Amino acid sequence: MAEQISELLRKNQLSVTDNRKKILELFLQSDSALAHHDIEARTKEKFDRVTVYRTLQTFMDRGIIHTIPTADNSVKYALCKDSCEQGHHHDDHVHFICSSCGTTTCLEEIHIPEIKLPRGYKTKQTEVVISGVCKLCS
Amino acid sequence: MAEQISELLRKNQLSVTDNRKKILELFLQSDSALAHHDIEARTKEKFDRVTVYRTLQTFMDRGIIHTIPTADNSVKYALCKDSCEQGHHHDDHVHFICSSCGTTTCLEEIHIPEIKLPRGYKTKQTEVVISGVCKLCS
DNA sequence: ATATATTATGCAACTTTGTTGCAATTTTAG
DNA sequence: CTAAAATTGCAACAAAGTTGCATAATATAT
Ligand SMILES: [Mn+2]
Ligand SMILES: [Mn+2]
Ligand SMILES: [Zn+2]
Ligand SMILES: [Zn+2]
Repeated sequence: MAEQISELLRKNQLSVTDNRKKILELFLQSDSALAHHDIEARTKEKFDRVTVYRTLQTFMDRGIIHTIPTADNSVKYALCKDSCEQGHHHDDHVHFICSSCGTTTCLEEIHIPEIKLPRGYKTKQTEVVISGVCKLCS
Repeated sequence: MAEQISELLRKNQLSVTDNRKKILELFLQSDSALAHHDIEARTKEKFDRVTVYRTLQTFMDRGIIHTIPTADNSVKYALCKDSCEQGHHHDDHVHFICSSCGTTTCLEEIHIPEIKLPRGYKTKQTEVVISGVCKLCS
């Protein structure tokens, strides 16, 4: 996996640093989305808080991760698919938040439907976030 | 309008206070959703920051307002329709965020489609947030 | 209308979250 | 290996959100 991670960083024209490798590793190991807080907690002995902020921002810019909006002021992050590139994300999948275990997951296989808006509105991106009870909790 | 506002508070078993009246007035006057920050800015000479937090929480609890999730850690609030009640919101409409003027609006007339999830997942609520260019900006 | 009980508010003190500039360190490229 | 470029940690802030408690406002019952 170490090589896979360095590869991904180089592919995105980023210096390969301990911090970036560690954060990418966290994302690759996790099957659910991570909040800034989660990442900070799992790396705080090694890396500064500010570095985590900057790394997440950098990964966003390069299209390595995407955000998942939530209704409680706690943005989550998850890995993008290969098709995402600088500034242009193509994560057209639904996100699910389990109200029982709290995890947020990308449902890659569930595509976002097209929604027709009133005259004059132009759609750039559509986000669908479904809350309920997940597979494991039900 | 003053009477309409007091009425709404009483209907929800809330004391009629200056603070609550003022915040409800802001929502009724605005045709777009408001962030906590917006409300604080428009009331800060009169009311304490903490009171605004508590009032928004109370209005949420009673089903007077609902939140609109965004991908940038800035939850917005908007008035609910009459059908919403304590703990049970029925705002099954799409939300729109204009990337030009920044406003967030409820598209009451656009209903949220049903999305079929994989086996085992149970849907409680579906949120759809579309970003793009609004009617006025295009 | 007045007194009493209930609820809401403001304030202070605090915690958490996010930002910026800059010097020191690490990484990359030659 | 060296020099240039980029990343990091630190300090110092700023902004956002929380909690306990005394005071003030509102509602309820005489
Ligand atoms: Mn996703
Ligand atoms: Mn709405
Ligand atoms: Zn779950
Ligand atoms: Zn607009």
